[in-house]
Formats: sequence, C-alpha cells, structure tokens
Amino acid sequence: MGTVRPDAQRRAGRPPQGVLSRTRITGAALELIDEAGYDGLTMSALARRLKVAPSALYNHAASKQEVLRWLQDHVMTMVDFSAFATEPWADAVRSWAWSYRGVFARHAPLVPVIAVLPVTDAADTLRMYEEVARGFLAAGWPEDRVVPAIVALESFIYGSALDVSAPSDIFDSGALAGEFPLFTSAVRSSTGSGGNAADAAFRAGLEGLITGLDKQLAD
Amino acid sequence: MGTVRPDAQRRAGRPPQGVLSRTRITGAALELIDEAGYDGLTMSALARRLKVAPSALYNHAASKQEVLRWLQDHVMTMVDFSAFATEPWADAVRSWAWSYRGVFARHAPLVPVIAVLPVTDAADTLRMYEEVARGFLAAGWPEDRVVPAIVALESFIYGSALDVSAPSDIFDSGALAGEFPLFTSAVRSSTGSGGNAADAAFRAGLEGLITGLDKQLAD
DNA sequence: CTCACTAAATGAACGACGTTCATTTATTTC
DNA sequence: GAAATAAATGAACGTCGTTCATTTAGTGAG
Repeated sequence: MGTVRPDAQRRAGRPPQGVLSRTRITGAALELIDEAGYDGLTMSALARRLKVAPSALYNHAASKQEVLRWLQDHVMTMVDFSAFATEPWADAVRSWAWSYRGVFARHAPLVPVIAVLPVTDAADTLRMYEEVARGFLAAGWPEDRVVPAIVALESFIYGSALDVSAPSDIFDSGALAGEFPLFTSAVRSSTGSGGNAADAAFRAGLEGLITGLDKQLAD
Repeated sequence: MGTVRPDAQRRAGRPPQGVLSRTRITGAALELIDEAGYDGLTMSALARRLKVAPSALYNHAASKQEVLRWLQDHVMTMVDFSAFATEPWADAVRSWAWSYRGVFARHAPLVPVIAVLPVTDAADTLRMYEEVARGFLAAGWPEDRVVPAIVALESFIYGSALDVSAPSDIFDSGALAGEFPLFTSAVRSSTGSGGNAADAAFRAGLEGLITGLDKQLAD
C-alpha cells in the first residue's frame, strides 16, 4: 500500500541497513565543526545531521568524549610526516612541526583532549609516531631519548596551536599600559615589524628547539 | 523580638555589608578546585560555598568565563619570576619556566582559557610579563624579539603543563604494539630509565629551547 | 524453519549547568 | 528625604549529555 516516502521519518526499530558507524559519525562531526565550530558540535546537532535521534549515537559511541577521541585520531591523519622518509632530520622535523601545528590550530579544542587521552587503539596516531621515531633513530638518536624529544616538540606544537587561536590583541595591556612600560613597548615593536605574531613566535621557538636538540645530540 | 539566628538564611534584598567580591569569589573558587577539581567548579557549588544564591554571583561576574579569568590572573601570582632580578638570563628562564609549568600543571583546565584570553586588566599577569621582559632586555635581547621568544617559551610551558596531567601510560600502544615496533620499543626504553617521563621531556625541551634561543641571539 | 538473542533505531524523560529576570532590601547620591 | 543604584533571593528557562523502555531487523543455534 504505502508508497515510498524518501524523506519520511524512520520508524522505530533497527533499520534494514546500518545508518551509523564510526566513520560516518566522525565525518559528520568534521563537517559540523567546519560549519559551526566546536561550539556547534553537540550530540543533538550531530544526530540531526545524520538524520537520526540523539540517543541512536549511543549505540556506537559510549560518550561524546569517545567521539572526540575518534575525531582526534582522524585529524592526526591530516598531519604530514612524509619528510621523515626523505629529508635530513632537521628539515623533516621542521616540515612535520609546521604541518602538525597548522592542523591543530584549526582544531584547538581537541588539544586538551589529546594531551590527556591514551593513544591505545588510535591506529592513525600511532602510525605517525612510528614514522617519526624511525626518522629520529635514523638520524642517530639513542633510543631512550627519542620519546622525550618527541614529547617536547609536541608540547611546543600543542601550546603553539592554542596560541594561534588567540585574539591578535591578546597582549594589549589597555588602561594598565602605563604601569608596564617595558612590556608594552616590546609588544608594540614586535607587532610593528609586520607578519603574523603567532607565526614569528612559532618560528623562533621551533628553530631554537631544533638547534638546541641537535646540539644535545652531539654531546 | 526575633533573636539573632546565626545560620539563618539571608532574606532577599541587599545585605547590610557586602557578602561577595572578586577576591572572595576567586578564593572560594580556588578552595573548591583543590577539593573537588575543576569538574567541581560550578556556579552552584561556588555559590553554595559562599552561602549565597547562584544568581548573586552575576552581580559581580558577568559569566563563569569571567571567574575563570580572575582565577587565571590569581594563579599567575603563584609563578615565581624573581630570578630575573638576580640570575643570568639562562638560569632565570630555567627557574621561571619550571615554576610556571608546575603551577599550571595543577591548573591544566585553565590552559586553554589563558591561551585565548586577552591580558587586558589582568594586572598580576602583566606584572610578570613586565619583569620577564626586563630580564630579556637586560640580557641584551633586541626589543622586537622579546615577545616572540616569551611566547615561544610560554607555548612550550602550556603544552608541557597539559602533558603533566596526562596518564603515565598514554603511549601504551596496547594490542597494536606489534604493528609499531620502533615506537613501542622507544617508549619502553625511555620509561625504563626511571624518573618521571613528563619531567624528562620538559627538561630536554627547555634546555634545547634555552640554548637554541641563546644561539639565535648571538647571530 | 523457528526461536532466542543481539544490534540498532525511536522518543520520552532526567539531572546538571549556566544564565536571566522580577522582586526585595539596603546603601549611596543629589 | 527622594531617587538611583547595588546586591541579595528565588523561580524559571534553555541546552546539553545521557539513560531507558520500546520497537523492529538481522543473526545464529538446534
């Protein structure tokens, strides 16, 4: 009897073929974030986009935290670490770090999530670490110093990713400028020289880290 | 007629002497965090501790965000930057950075707040920046490179503070260990050598940054 | 083939949280 | 002394993450 109603609401009960999956949820979450930012990423909005009731999500993800974990692992695939296979260590680190920061600057709210979340079962994330570790070892790093060095670089990268999303006038001392003349003047003279402030800080720190770590290796 | 009832509930209307203030709200928030962590820091819990209705808080703070801003500024006073007045640049940076990281490791949830929040009207925060800037200038840093260097150090410090609050088994590759042998082995050999993993990474990165930045200055 | 079991959807409901608003009372200002 | 402002109460709201009973479809054992 009933004709097919394409946009009709789904009846209750298990649908003929699966509607949801980790992949589809992660994809929808990414689209949502691009359109509405992380504030727009709510379980309801996610469900709406997937044309599903919010509670249906909980048949696949145990919590919103888990969705964020999937997201983090997926976002990690956007980081370009290919240079470790071809370039010398310093160049590879430089290219990897810029890519890494760029990706997470657009996903700053994930940073606190990542930093605290175990990497277990995050295959894509582990893939990156494996290749980066290979690059360090190939450059002659002793095995026991590889992970601390990577963690140090990552800490800098995460902090810098947060810094990118800061407003450009973050250091505006406002009415208190008179009380803090040295700093106020230094802020002016660094922004005055053109170019993005966050980029300048990242470049300075990254180059410092690269030469500093390299020097540690020589000792 | 009515005897004084010390623990009686307050009547509506403005009380004879002020009950709330920025200082008292910030203090109560800190106590609350110490006892119940940042998850326990809700406007209701804050109000309860101050023996006040939740809505009363909004006569003083425009939002919870503003309370966090106060908190951030207050927490900043716990950072010890006194070494800039007495020690040589590298030693001062080292001592400041360790203190800074230590403080914010205990206040990791503030990190994303800080990184995005303008410093305007945060007098205590500006006080620190002023003194740090003075130290850099005294060490011969050109004015236009002071702020990028400070921001680079801060980015590293914030990222490292997040790292401290990560679980120690964050790099446990679990069932996937077989697929990523180099990284898995490197993780084992770095944790095996005793000592705190986060501390080792922070030390490596900080020393790298200090020598790297110092070298940039020489050029 | 059938029957139990499991997977996956709906929709109603909950509790917590941040926040707003009308109201009341005290203090400050003119 | 009157008017304006500051600061409290208490009720209410909307959103969000999450749970649960219910319904339906696929799956596997005998």
